[in-house]
Order: sequence, then structure tokens, then C-alpha cells
Amino acid sequence: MERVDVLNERLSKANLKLTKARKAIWETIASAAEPLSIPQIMNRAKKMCPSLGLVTVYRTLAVMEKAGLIKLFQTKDGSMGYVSSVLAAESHHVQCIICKKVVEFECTGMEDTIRAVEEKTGFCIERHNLELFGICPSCMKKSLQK
Amino acid sequence: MERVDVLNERLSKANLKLTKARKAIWETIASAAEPLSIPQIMNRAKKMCPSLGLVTVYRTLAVMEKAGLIKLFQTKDGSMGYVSSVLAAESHHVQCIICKKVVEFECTGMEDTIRAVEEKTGFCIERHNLELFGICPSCMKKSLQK
DNA sequence: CATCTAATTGAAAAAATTTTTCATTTGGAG
DNA sequence: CTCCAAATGAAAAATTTTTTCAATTAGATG
Repeated sequence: MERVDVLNERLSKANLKLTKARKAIWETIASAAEPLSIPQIMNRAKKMCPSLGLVTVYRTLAVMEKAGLIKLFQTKDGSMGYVSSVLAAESHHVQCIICKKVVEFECTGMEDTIRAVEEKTGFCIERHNLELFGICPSCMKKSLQK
Repeated sequence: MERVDVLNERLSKANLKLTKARKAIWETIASAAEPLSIPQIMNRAKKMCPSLGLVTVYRTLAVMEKAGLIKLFQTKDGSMGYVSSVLAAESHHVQCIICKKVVEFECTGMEDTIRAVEEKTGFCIERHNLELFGICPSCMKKSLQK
């Protein structure tokens, strides 16, 4: 299924129209590797839809967020941006609570935890984010030296 | 260790002063059960420090975020708020990607995953957040009916 | 405990962001 | 093709955040 079909499916369910502005904004967010800020979305989407106004960006983001198409996400530098929730990759990282460094890791062994939650809650789970917090090796070393 | 000592320790390391405003804001955030918005922080902290200005709230939040004392966090309704990162409770929830309902669950069986990450990254992990996304039982039922 | 200094503060102003209003345009059902 | 509700852009309004600056304060030093 094409990206634009995902958009169309969700919009039409809610009696919403598939417009040029919405297509441009959706393509912008869905094709980005990182969460995008509102000005970034505006700039990139305007290339596909030159008449696009900032007001429409705000309104479209609200619509898409409600429709579950996008999601507000914290980037590694602490600021917020939008990502596609349909195509969003899973996120697994560990962050140092002292120096704030972020390290990604490959996440294994979650199957049992997830299955247990599915049984307990009745949800059918599609994806997960796991954020770990701790102290990185170099901060650990420094704190021992004091 | 008292809450205010945690604050003092981190501030003094960075040559920052322990002021009435900072104490009030810290107590406000550290004693809250939920992430607090900036207006909420302002209102609550003002009770402990009546002269507090909104500008100081902004500046103090920036200082505390940099110092690793607090963290921007997404609340269940999607808005953002600040939580104490030192005392923050772990968060485990599953959210329906359709109706947005959030259900907390008791998280078990993470020990192996965490130990594996500690070995791979060298971090000493203190706590974790696990967010699961899927479809809740009632949305599942509805989608089958169509 | 009095003095000193850099850090911090609050108020006002400025800047930036977000929302509202409204007349016009557009998607898509019939 | 026609029609109408939904969507749009521009301008204005409202709200949020940042900057500036003079006054105050924490806490180090003597």
C-alpha cells in the first residue's frame, strides 16, 4: 500500500478530504527520518504545495494527530517534532542521566513481556518504544574518581 | 537525602545558587504525580514563593533541564509537561493507536533485556520507560464488524 | 557578621508561535 | 456538471516565550 493510501483511508473514514495540502504534509512527515518541527514541515511541504499557508500546517497537524497518523516525539536534543506513527520505526535507546548522551541498541528478548501484556490487557500490540536511563561508562568513571 | 539536597548538589556543582524561586519550582515538580505544564508550575510554585515571575519559571526550567533535574514528558492526553528525572517513577503503558486509550500495566520480565543492554553498552541502567502501541479490544471488535 | 560580586530576579517590552475569524476555493458525492 | 460541506489562505488576535535592564540576593571572603 502506498503512503498516500494510508492517508486516504484514515481521512475518508473520518469524512475528511484528501487535499493537496494534506498530501504534501503527509509525504513530508512520512518520508522524514527524524521528527520534524513545524517550521521544517512548512518549508518542505511548501515545495510540493507552493500555496500552502502556515495556518493549514497547524490545522493539518491537529487533524492528523487526532486521526492517529502522526505523533509528537521528542528528538535527541530534547526538542519536539512530529513523526509518522503508521510508519514509525521502533525506538530503543539508553540515555545517560548525567551527560545526556544517547546510545541506540538492538532490542531483544521483549517477546515475553509483550505477550504477557497482550494477555493481561487484551490489546494487540504492534510496536514499542523502550527508553532506558542510567549512567554511561565515562560518567561512571568520573564519579568514581572524585 | 532530602529533595532539596538533590537540587543543591546539582546546582552547586555548576556554580548555581540555591534560591527561593528554584526551591519552590523544584518542590513543585518533584512532588507532583503527573507531568506539569508551565502554567501549572507557575501557579503551584507561586504559593511557596509569591513574588515568583513567569520569566523566572522559564529560566529555571531551562537550568534544571540542563542540569538533568527535570525532563520534558508527554502526558497521556498528548500534551507536554515537566517531571523530575531524579525521582521520576517508571512508566509502563500501552496505548491504542485508534481511540488513544491508555492502559497502565505492571512490567515484568525486563531484567534480561536490561542486563543485555548493560553488557552491550556499558551503561549502568537505573530505570526505564516502556511504551507499547497497538489496538485495544474494543477497537479490534469494531474493525472486525466493518 | 559586614562587605563584595557575580548570579538571579521581576517587570516591561519585544519577538515568536499559535489560534481565530472570515471570505474564497476545492474535493468529491450525487 | 452541480452543489455543498469541508478546507484553504490571509489578516488579525491571542498566547507563549525570549530579551533587556535595573534592582535584589546568595553565598564566598575577610
